[in-house]
Amino acid sequence: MSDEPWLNEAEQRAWRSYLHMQRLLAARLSSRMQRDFDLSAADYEVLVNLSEAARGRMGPGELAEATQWEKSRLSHHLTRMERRGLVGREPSRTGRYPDVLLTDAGRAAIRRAAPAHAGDVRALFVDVLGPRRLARFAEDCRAVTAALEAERQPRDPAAGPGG
Amino acid sequence: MSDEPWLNEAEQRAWRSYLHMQRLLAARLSSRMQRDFDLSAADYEVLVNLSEAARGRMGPGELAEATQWEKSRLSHHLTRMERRGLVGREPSRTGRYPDVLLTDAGRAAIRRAAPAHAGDVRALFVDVLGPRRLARFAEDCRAVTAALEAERQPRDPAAGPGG
DNA sequence: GCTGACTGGTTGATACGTCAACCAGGAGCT
DNA sequence: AGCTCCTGGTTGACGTATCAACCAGTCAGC
Repeated sequence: MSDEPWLNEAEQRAWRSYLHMQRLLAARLSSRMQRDFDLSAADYEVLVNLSEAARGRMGPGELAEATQWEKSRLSHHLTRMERRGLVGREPSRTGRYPDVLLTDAGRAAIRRAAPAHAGDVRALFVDVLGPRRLARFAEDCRAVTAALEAERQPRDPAAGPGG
Repeated sequence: MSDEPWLNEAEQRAWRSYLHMQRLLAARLSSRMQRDFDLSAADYEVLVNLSEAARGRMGPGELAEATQWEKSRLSHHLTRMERRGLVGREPSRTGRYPDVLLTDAGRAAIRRAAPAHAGDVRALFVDVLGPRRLARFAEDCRAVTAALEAERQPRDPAAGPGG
């Protein structure tokens, strides 16, 4: 059935259903956050990670790891957020590069935004599916993720973790 | 259970599984298309829609409807694609605004890219889930989409389409 | 036929993401 | 010590997305 690359009609429909949902959901969540709290999805992610870190600070490397962003993206974004007063940078004892840290304004922003965002995720996604379907859905997502990651790392599966 | 907006641990995990998959999948598909065919996901979408249209041309309005893009996004993007020779614009008999049409280069580009893209979607998504899970998954997506759309249009459901 | 609102499209400003080039500080070698 | 390479971060350029302002036809009401 998969000799040809093409998708049959059912497959096509499924794929488009996913795409459609994904777009609407992302658009809704981010536009709300922007409108109500003046934060982009990217801002939110940085703030969440910092607020979960010990003392609200972490090295750029950890942050890059946590967000899975490219280094240049992170650097640019932190510059912008710093300009807006949401984060700061200051020399760290332990590492060679200055730490990124949450400012008071940044902390206030995430505290304001987080409950609303969680509520949106709940209302638009979690509660729509309900626990059973949600679990199944997440399982499917992990399967796809695994395929993605397997393809990227066609290394020896007997070897240890890559890092 | 949803008195508080917060997500419990299972819900949180599910949501993050989805987010993770979504990001990886989008990144993989678009970076491939960019690398191998010099097309962005946005380019691809425009080209697909045009190539499916009668005579490879449609009015800006139809295209906006088909892609679900903001008018300004569409306008900007068409300007750039026109500059690259992928699409053209020319006055239409039926409509007030010039039609957008596929150029030969645009048609060639989509013909080159489409099989690879379909193959990727199959390999990374369709075949990973298989028909049963795929169908269920799509069903879940439609449920979420419905919730999204219901929330956006809390109008009288007996009334006609809003346009 | 004029006026004013509406619709649909364009434009400019700005934020964002990616790529490639660059730069600084270590680590390893000699 | 001096070289080189490597890693991790920054920068600039450019394509992209969004918002707000603007503009051109069209149509309703007079």
